[in-house]
Amino acid sequence: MARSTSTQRSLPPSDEIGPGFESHVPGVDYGVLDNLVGYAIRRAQILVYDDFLQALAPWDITPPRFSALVLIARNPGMKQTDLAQLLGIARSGVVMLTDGLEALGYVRRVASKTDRRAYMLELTSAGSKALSAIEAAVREHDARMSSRLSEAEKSKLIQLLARIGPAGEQQ
Amino acid sequence: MARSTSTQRSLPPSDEIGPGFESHVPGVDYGVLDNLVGYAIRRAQILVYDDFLQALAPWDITPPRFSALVLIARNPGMKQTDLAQLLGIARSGVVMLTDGLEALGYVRRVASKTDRRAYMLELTSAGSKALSAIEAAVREHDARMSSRLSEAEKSKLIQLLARIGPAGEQQ
DNA sequence: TATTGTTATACTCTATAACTATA
DNA sequence: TATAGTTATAGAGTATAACAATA
Repeated sequence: MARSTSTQRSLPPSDEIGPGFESHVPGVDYGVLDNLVGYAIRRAQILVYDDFLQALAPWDITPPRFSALVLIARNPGMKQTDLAQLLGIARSGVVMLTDGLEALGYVRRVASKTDRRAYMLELTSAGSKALSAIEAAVREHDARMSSRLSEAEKSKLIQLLARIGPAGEQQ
Repeated sequence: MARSTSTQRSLPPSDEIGPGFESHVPGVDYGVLDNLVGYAIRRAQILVYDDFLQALAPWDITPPRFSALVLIARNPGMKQTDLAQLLGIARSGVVMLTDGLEALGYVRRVASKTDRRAYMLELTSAGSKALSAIEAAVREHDARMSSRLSEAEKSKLIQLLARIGPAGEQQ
């Protein structure tokens, strides 16, 4: 392709890194990548993650933090170990995640009455209030990312993605 | 929900972390997460990434390494800067990526004849040979991850994912 | 004995910034 | 003056292992 001099694309506005990620640069041969579900997911994920971070920056919320907030809100009283399992991360990771959400004033550790080793997680009233705004921002972000899809296509996409996974699992 | 004692699910076989990530634990309320395209993508990505790593471990190949290999194979003569742009990472990242692939004997840096600052990337014959096996393994992995989808659904999914992205881009 | 939360540690990934040699 | 590759450094994110308190 010899893009060296000819196809030289407009370079990044900031130093080093450009608009993040162009999912499909014209004139480039992506070979098998274009036929892989995994690569399509990866591509989309990079774009979504980047936009999420920007959109939720005012609340200092990352995807894992958002997932944790929603899960705690909808399932109050979970132990940290429970959350670790739901998020698929180690318990030590939940400690730091919880520390962060506690520092933001969104989450509270409540001593369990049945197990003195454990803490039950719940939202503070500030966290509950913040989550409303945060959820709205996330919905807006999500709508923007799928704005080229109809509602039907969006549902279809979610449904198809839910069936992705190694051979004998879920469903 | 009070899963503390009652709903206590079978715990990880290894210490700390379980089978990775259960995308949807029954009895748990995922709230808005179930309606977000972004979360569906994130879920799928975690499962795919994990399986990819296991499947490609024999070749010591990660998703970024695989993408790089394919792009170099199909577009020989790219500069490292070109690859950085395609992958959406910093130039310094490509240096290490290339170092790794060079150490594996798969990629070669060839001095450009037109620009003495630049190197053109290309596969070695060993890299070319290895890529055949690697591609086969990746295809197998990808087929396993989407084994619950028909060919038509798989195509549809790839097509829908390609349309994900912030408002005014691609397509 | 096993589990909960915690800490300490390390490892990976990647960005930033500065440097050099070219252009 | 700008760009290619490189290096050094630092910051996330997350895993592992060990520990005290409790079960």
